[in-house]
Amino acid sequence: MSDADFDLTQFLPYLLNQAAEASSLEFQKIYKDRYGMLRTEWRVLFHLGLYGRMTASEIGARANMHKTKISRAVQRLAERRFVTRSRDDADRRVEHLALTAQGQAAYADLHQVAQRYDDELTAGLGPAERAALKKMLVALSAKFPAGFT
Amino acid sequence: MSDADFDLTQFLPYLLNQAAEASSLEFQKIYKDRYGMLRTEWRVLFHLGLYGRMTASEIGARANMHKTKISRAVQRLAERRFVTRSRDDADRRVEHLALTAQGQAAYADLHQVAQRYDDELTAGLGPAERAALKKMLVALSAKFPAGFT
DNA sequence: TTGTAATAGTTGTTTTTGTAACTAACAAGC
DNA sequence: GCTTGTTAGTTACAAAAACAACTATTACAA
Repeated sequence: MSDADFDLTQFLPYLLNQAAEASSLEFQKIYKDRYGMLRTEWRVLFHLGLYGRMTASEIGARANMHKTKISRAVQRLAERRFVTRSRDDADRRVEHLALTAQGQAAYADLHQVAQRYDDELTAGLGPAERAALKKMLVALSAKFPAGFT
Repeated sequence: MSDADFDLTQFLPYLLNQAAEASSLEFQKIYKDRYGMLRTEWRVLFHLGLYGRMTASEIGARANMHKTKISRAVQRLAERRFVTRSRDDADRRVEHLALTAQGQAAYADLHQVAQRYDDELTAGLGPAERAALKKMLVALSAKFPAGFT
């Protein structure tokens, strides 16, 4: 029944999922408890916090997130007054999103948590290893060129 | 608006999620198209294929999967005649799961695909890097000791 | 025994996600 | 002007996941 040399726990997609899930838990607890946010929502929040005002499509392209996810995340974030939406005058299909003061505050808080948390997660690694790990992960993410519409 | 030294795309939970999602896509396509399976289902299948007959709880403990997920995965796998369930005589709460011939065949096929796919994913890395990557991922997965019930 | 707690697994209900179809606005060709 | 095609974003419906409550069985202690 067992196979010569295949170890499920070494299968990269499996391993990545496990690591992703495990490493997201603690952070999730925080954005959920403090702000009632979902994963899609903190991501949108972070994009706006980091890169400033942008449109849903731009966020989608950067985050590799489907537009319906973003639409719903923005809706909830707007309801809770974390972001504002404003129509573009030139092209009235597009909507510019930006953080409110409250959104900025939440972002500042979570951003700081994230940074600390990231340090904590990679505490066991030397700087070189840490960089190597992230580089490999970026490469893996890029391998499949985001076939999203 | 932008922050001195925080890069979202370098935030480990984010990065891991991106990599996990990206690297799962191709494999997902295969188990879905060929066998109509969900992620939970191929995982159960692999556990049985790899470790032989075992119970739902054992799978849950190993795979860090909630019991309801497993219950439903097993249900579907049993309906489609990939696994059989048999009650334990000594303790009639527990059920032993095992692959049918059909289940074995599916496992053999997918197992081989997985192996190839894993090689492909890590093709750009040397053996040492590959090992280091996996080791770090295992460590990250283990960091949070599976608070599941 | 019998009463309480624990364990294996299932079922029901609610959230979230995925997928596809849709509206509204623009663009370009004719 | 009118088609036809494209893009931004939303909405509706189906699939999947999360969470909580449940049944059945065993364990164990008074």
